[in-house]
Amino acid sequence: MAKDSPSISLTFPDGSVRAFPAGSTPAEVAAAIAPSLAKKAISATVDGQHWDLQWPIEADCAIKINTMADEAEALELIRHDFAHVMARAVQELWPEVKVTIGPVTENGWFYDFDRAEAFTTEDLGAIEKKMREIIGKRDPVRTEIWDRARAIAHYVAKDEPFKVELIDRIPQDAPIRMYWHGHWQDLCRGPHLQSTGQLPADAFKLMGVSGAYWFGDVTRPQLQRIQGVAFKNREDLKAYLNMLEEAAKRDHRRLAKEMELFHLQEEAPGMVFWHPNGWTIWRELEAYMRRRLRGAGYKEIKTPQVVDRVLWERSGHWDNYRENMFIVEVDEEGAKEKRINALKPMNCPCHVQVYNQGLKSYRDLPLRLAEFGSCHRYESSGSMHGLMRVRGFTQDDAHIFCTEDQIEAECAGFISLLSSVYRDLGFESFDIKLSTRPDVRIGTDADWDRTEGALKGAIEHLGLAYEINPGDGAFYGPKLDFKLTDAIGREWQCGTFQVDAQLPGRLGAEYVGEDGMKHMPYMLHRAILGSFERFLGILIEHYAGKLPFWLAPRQVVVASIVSDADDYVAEITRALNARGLRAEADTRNEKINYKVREHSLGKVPVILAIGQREVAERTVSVRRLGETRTETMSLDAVLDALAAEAVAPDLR
RNA sequence: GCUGCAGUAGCUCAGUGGUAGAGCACUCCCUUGGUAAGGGAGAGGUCGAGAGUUCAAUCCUCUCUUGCAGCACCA
Repeated sequence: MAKDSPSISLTFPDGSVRAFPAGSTPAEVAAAIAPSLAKKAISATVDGQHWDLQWPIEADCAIKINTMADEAEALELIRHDFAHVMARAVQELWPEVKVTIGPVTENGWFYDFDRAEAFTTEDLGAIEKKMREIIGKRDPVRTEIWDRARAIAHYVAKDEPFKVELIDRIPQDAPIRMYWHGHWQDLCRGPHLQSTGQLPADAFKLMGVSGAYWFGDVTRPQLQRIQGVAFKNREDLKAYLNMLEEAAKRDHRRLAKEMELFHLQEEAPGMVFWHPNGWTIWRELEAYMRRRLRGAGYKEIKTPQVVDRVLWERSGHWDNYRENMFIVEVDEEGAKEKRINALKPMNCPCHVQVYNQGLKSYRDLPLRLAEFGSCHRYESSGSMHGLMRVRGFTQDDAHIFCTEDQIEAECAGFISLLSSVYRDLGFESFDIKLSTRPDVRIGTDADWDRTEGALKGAIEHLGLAYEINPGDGAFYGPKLDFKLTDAIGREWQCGTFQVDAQLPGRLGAEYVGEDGMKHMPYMLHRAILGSFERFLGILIEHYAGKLPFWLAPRQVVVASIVSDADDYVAEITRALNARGLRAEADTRNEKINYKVREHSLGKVPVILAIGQREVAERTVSVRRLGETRTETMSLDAVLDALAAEAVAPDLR
């Protein structure tokens, strides 16, 4: 530390303030605090910015020294350093390979390479091995800021054309940072760890290779992307790999076959053929949602599937989404021009048509129009995935027409409905994201202040936490996204609440205000489940097929043990069905072991086994899914118990 | 849509330049068995679609199509 350096004051998390010479690095700061901290340190947080231990600090700031105990920072560094170590390993194995970029992803990182031959699975093994070697060398990481021209000359000389292009993309006022992991060097904005030895060599795994274009540009040659996952320690990696295995086991496409829920076939890609079992779940869920919406003051409507293009032109969809719409033409005899229709890709324009029938008064607002709206979108072939992304889907859609003053109350009402629905369906927690005004938008700043304020106010009134996605709103209004967490920790965005100050105007929606003048209502687009198809996929995976009793497609199977019990089995089955339960008899010529196995695999929640003893005593033997113990009950008691259990959560 | 891989019995999958096989499921028979697969027999396939090469194609080549993984996309 130079004596004559001007001094800066650093504020530590505990509130203490200490003076350091300007230009001190966090590494020096850590060393001044304690040698042990200097050793454990991985990075710093300087005024909220993730800061490399080697970057000098020039001004007063708040500083925090990070160690591996700081989860978020540690994971970012680990994954980023793994990206570099992997790139180094690849270039050590195949020096001719060109490097491009290697960012951190949700659970790890990827690095895109330019190489003529395809990487194979064996190559991945070799790369992993080389990476462990590199980590074992514990090479220090060092960084320098280079002059732009020097950096370009360097990469031209090294024949790394992508890096040259990358430097060109760095803004003129931004520093060009070079990093070295041992002898291997890369252009990188950092920060990084102190040494490769800080990487957990047993907590990463290369997950595969795929194609990727340079900056996603299809006109450029394709690169090979190697993806890896990395965690702080072996246990976390194992937990993640277990989660993947668990996810594969509960894959709804696989369960759909085992449980006979639905199928898809070539003639209708992305459109679902629902089987009796799957459709039963759908109908239960729909009936539940219908009750909830009705209770929340919605009116249910139904609007056409096939609508003339002129409406889509007016709504603006024709211009923006035409290539994603299914077009329907009819050969009309004698018509000069063929009428061109589209299968509706969304319900909102149709809902405005319903709103527009008859003059609306401010007294009619808020008007909540709901529809289980069947929509079609021509999704690109590669994006379809079981029920999760389909071309024909049904939304639990509704539009609330209201005044600006009503937005906050409607938003609050919506969120409480949504949270109650999620809880009923077995999802305990969800996250809220508020997307605010984008750069390109309609309306004044004052308009946005009020609508964003209304959404914030609603969330805060309910005492809920939320995150802000600045600038991510639609050009016509702010929105909320709701993400729920499933049984194995995956997040799914299902609910949405969107303020629209544009469509009502485009489609001429009006109401007569207290002042006797016509005004444009706001339109709130909102959904709780999103699409039934996708939500059912999520539900199936969340429960691993073991749906709660009220949703289970086959709730009870009555299985005979001996054929002398067949009559009694039929009687029990009739009695169950008479009580509104979904029960089937299984009097096949098979042993009870066989029947129990089959129906257990089919995820039937309750098996009633009936042998001679039960016939004689008019009892049933109850076996619950997932349990091996059985319970003998009288027929009447079972009927009452199961009927009570089958009541949907909102009716209890 | 892009890149890679795949499409063989209802399902899961093996296989071959000379028109095909297993296990489970299905049908029938034996068995009446007490809580996760009792035994036997039988039936079942235009080997995703089309074109080409060949004496001969399920197999080789091309095109299309669908699915899978990843990317891009998702009003």
